[in-house]
Amino acid sequence: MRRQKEPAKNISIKHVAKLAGVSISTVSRVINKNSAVKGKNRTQVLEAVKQLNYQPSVFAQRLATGKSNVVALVIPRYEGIFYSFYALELIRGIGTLCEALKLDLLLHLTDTKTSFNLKGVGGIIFADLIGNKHQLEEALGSGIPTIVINNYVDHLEVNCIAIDNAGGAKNAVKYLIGLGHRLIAHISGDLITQAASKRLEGYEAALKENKISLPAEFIIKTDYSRGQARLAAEKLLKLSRPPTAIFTASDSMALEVMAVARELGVRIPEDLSIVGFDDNPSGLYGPVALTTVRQPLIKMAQESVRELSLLMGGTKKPITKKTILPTELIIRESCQSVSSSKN
Amino acid sequence: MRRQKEPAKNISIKHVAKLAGVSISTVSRVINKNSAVKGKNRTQVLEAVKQLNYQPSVFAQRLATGKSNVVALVIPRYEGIFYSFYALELIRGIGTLCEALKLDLLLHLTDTKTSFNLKGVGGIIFADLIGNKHQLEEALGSGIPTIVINNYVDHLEVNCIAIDNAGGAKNAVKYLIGLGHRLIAHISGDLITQAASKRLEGYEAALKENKISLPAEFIIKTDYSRGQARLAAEKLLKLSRPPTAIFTASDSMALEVMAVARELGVRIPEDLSIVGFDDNPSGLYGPVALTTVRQPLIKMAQESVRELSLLMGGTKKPITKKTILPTELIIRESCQSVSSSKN
DNA sequence: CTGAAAGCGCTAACAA
DNA sequence: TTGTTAGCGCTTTCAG
Repeated sequence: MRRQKEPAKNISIKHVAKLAGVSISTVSRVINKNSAVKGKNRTQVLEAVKQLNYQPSVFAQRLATGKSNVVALVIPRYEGIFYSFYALELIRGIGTLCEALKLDLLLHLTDTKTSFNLKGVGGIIFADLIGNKHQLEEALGSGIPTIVINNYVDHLEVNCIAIDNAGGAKNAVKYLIGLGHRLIAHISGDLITQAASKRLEGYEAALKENKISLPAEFIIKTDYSRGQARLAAEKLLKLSRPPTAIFTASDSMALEVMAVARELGVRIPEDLSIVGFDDNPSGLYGPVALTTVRQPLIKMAQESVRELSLLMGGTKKPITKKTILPTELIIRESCQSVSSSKN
Repeated sequence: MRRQKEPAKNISIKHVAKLAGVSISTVSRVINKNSAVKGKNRTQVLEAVKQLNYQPSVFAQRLATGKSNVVALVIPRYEGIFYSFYALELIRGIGTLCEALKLDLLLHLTDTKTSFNLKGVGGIIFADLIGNKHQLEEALGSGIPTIVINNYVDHLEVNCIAIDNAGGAKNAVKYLIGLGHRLIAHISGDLITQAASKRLEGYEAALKENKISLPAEFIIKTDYSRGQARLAAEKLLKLSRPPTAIFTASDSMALEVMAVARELGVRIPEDLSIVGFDDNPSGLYGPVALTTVRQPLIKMAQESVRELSLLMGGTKKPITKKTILPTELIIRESCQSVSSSKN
C-alpha cells in the first residue's frame, strides 16, 4: 500500500519567481497570458512553473481580481422534477460545457426556502423555478449574472431559455386530431411546474381550435410519477367511453400507459394511440416505439452556460434576452389513424 | 419590469467594524462564533451585519485560513454510467447532504484523461473509477482528503465505500437456485465498471457453489443500455434450450427483458423468472413487480459526505477505512419456483 | 519590458 | 475582552 503524502507545501508565485529569477509580477503576467513578457524571461518562468508544478491559487486570484468563474446551478429539490430523465440531461449538458469552458460548477439542490450565500459565485443558472422566485429576485438584486432555464419569466428582467411546451403539446394533439381522433385524453405532469402547465395549455388550445369539447375526466393531473400515470391510465381506459388517444406530459408516463394498456388487452396503436413528451431514449424500446415530442434539453443547457459565460465575461451588454426553443414531433409507431382502427 | 440592480458595492468587514464601532478582529470573532465577544459589542456587530446585509468573502476567508469547504464530486463522463438511476441517486444524496452541512459541491464531469485543478478544493469524492485512477493518485498525492465510492480500492491507502455487489448477486442467484432453477442466465453490465464485474463474479460464484455449469452463451455482456439488454434477451429466449431464469445487472435491463419476454409470449414468472439489481422504483410498475437487489445508494452517498467532512475538519485521524455496504434481496413477483411451472 | 508596492478581505498571533 | 498587525497569494497600477 502506498502512503498518502503529507500536504505538499504549497508552492506559490514567489517560488516560481525565485526559481525563474524574475519578479512575481512577471510571473503573474505570463500565467495570465497578458502582455508579452520577453522571450528569455518568459521561457524561464514557464520552465519554473512546469518544474514546480505550480498552480495558482484560485482564491488569491479571485480576491485580487474580484472575479469568480464559479457557476452555481440551482435546482429545486423537488421530488418529481429531480427524479427524471430531464434532470440528468440538464446536469449533463451544463456539466460538460462548464468543464470545457473551465468554469467551476457549483451544484445547489435548494429547498426553495433558504436564501443561499451568493458570495463568491460568478454566475447563476436557475433550472426551473418552483417556489423559489424569491431566490431569483435575490440573485438579480445582487447584480450577479443570472439566467433561468426551462422557465419563461416575463415579469423580471432576466435572461431565460425555455422550451416551447405549449407549442409542442399543441402540435402533438393536432397530429392526433389529424389522424381522426376526437376522444383525446391528457395525463398532465405536476402543474406546479411551468412545463406541465404549458403542456396542458397546448393540449387545450389544440382541442379548442378544433372545436372539440371533452368531459373533464379526460384530463388527469399527476405528479409526473409512473405510479400516478398508472392510476390515470386505468381510470381512463375503464371509462364507459374511453379515449382513442392519450397525450401524456412525459415519456415515462406514456410508457406506463402503454404497459397498462397491454395488461388490459388494449392494443397499441390499433385501439389506442399514445404520444409522450421528452424523447427519452427509453421510448425507443418496448414492443412499440413511442411517438413523442422532442425537446432540446442539452441544447438549452449548453446555451445557458454559453450565454452566462458571456455575461460573466462582461463583454456582452446585459440586454435581456428571452429565448424559446422549438420542439419537434417525433413520429414513431404508437399512433394510428382512427379510421383504420377496427374498433 | 424591474431593473436589475448594479452590482452592490461590496461591503466588507471594515464597514461592519466601522458601523459597529469596533475593530475588524472583533467582527471577525463574532462571525466566526469564536471566543465570546462582550455582550454590548457583540450585539452591535450583529446589528451592523444585519443592517448592511454583510456576507463575508469566502475567498478572503479561504486565503487567510488556507482551508476550503469545497467538495469536488468527480464522475467519469462515461455514457453508460451517467445515464442511470444510479447517477441521479448519487448526486441527490451527496447534493442534499452537502447542502445541509454547508459544504459547496463542485461537480466535475471528467473525461478521465485530463488532470484537473485541485487547488481550492477541500475534499474530493470519486464516484466510480473508470480509467481515471491516475486522477485519484494525483488527489492522494496532493494530500487533499479524498474518498472513493462505489468502488472498492485495495491497493491504495484511501477511504472507500462500496456496495457488496458480488454478495448481492450471489444471493440473488442462490435464491433462484433455491427456487429450483438451474438454467440461469446473466445479462451483465459494462464490465469496465467494478459493479458490473463484481455482479458477474457473484453470479458465477453461486453457480459454482452449487456445481452448476452452464454454456458460455448464458452470459451476455452489455453496456447497461436497454438496447443491448433487448438484444441479449432476444438471443437468450430464442435459444434452443432457453434459460428458466435471468439475472440482470440492473433493473432497467430487467424491465427490458420483461418487455421482450412479453412480446415473445413468454410468461413471467410462469415461464421465466427475472431478478434485477438496483431497486429502481420503475420496477414497481408494470404488470409484474420486479424482484431485485436493493443497494443503499443514498446511504453510500451520504456516508461519503459525512466521512469526508470529518476528514476535512481534520478532527479525525486519517485511519484508512474501507466499507462495504450490504445489499438486500427484495422479493416481489417476477420469480417463481421452477417446479410449479407448467412448462 | 520589468520590478516595486499597494491592496483585495479576512484570520490569527500577539499585545494591551 | 479587545485592538494591532502581519500575512494568505495574486493582480495591477505606477515608475523605471
